[in-house]
Amino acid sequence: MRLSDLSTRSGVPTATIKYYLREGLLPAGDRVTASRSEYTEAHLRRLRLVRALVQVGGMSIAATKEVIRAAEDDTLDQHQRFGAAQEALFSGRPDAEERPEPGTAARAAVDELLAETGWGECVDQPLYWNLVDAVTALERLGHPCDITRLRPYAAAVAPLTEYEVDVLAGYPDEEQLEAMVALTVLNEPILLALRRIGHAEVSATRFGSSGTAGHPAGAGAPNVG
Amino acid sequence: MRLSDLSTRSGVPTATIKYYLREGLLPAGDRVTASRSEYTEAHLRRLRLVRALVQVGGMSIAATKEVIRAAEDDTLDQHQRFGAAQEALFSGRPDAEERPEPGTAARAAVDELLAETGWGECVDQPLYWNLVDAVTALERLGHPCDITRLRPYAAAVAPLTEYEVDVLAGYPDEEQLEAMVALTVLNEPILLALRRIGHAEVSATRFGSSGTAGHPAGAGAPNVG
DNA sequence: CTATTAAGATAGTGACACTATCCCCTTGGG
DNA sequence: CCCAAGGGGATAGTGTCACTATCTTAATAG
Repeated sequence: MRLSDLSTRSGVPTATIKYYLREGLLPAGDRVTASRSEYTEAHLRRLRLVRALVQVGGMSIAATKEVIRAAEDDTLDQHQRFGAAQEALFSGRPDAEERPEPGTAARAAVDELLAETGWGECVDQPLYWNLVDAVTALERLGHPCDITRLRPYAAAVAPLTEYEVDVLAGYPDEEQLEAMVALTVLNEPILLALRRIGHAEVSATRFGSSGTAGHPAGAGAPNVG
Repeated sequence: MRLSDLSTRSGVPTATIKYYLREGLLPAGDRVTASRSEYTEAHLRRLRLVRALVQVGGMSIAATKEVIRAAEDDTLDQHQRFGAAQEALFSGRPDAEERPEPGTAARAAVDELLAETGWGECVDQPLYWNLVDAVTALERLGHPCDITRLRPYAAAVAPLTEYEVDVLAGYPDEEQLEAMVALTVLNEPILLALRRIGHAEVSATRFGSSGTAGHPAGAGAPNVG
């Protein structure tokens, strides 16, 4: 398969594929002659993964590259690659400068929640700080987030993560890493979209639904009926 | 309060505040003299909201502006503003060109899920297409998403949305709009962070947790102890 | 031996979120 | 009055990001 074939079959412009090759998101093809390279189905598969992560998952090129590199690192064994890829999935997130002290209301609430859920191991990881940042932002806006406000989120997510790990365990070993990356990233928009759809629908049915209705109904689902 | 005070109390550089003023994210202050304007606590509050939406929530300036404009539109009543703001919250999402036909596996699965959950009203809205896009991407990568794969996500989210609408209903009327915006956007990172923490913790406890452990354990929670 | 296309390298593009600069006006003192 | 300091507003510039267009060289096609 030539580069142009990769482009045709994936729908990605050749210039973009060249860019991905340059950035190391896609391994080089077999250079048959000085002016022709041969690509395989594996390249196509990788290209589709990269595209999905970037376009649907909203990941940055840099973060995607980290994930790819971790997944391909031959000096690591399977679990190490797995962990490295998982770590790399968050590297695209912003890193705030302020790290609230352990005494803060935000940190107290988060720590309490994690302890209660049995997820205390993540303290000091980027994800933990994501959580603290979001809770801190809410508090600054006058929406205090104590544990009772937070608990429903953990309660919603806990069974889901069990399920997702089950799904992942159902893949053959050699597919697990790629599946983990794809499922971690691409299920995010599904979760978020369902949540917002839920908001619209729940508030519509809650506060009258016909015509000029209750609170967030009318325009919450416009152009529908 | 002068612009520089706004800057000091919010931590946002004056140049950035000026930018937000220009973009209409922040209403102009009372021009006391030709070279001095007076800002209020309301400006500070708005500024903090904008900052949180942009920095923590990852919203674009354009989308944020849409939300602000909707929330301030005096030609609309409260419910209309509510709906308009809710709509504007999604305007930042990408719009794909391909719209899969109703027969597609992705659309079939999504439609079935929404029908089952009782959320059939959202078809053809941006959110619906977000959902379809994500499911389509997963299928293209060889991860078919039939309704049994999707159902746990709806199941996780449905009670959460009920709870969140309850929380919102607890606010006084005049605060509901701003609260809805803040909670919709800023709870997203909380949900996502908890999900990923859950992945790490669940897989760690599932596949051995000490030292060089099972699948995603060891490096999934590194530098911990 | 030319013409067409391919691959690779280099530089440019447009969007985005700021940010630095310039200018004027006020404020305050002699 | 003048001059200097500093805030406020308008304008243009900066850095980043994800591409994208162009140019160069090379090899098949007739």
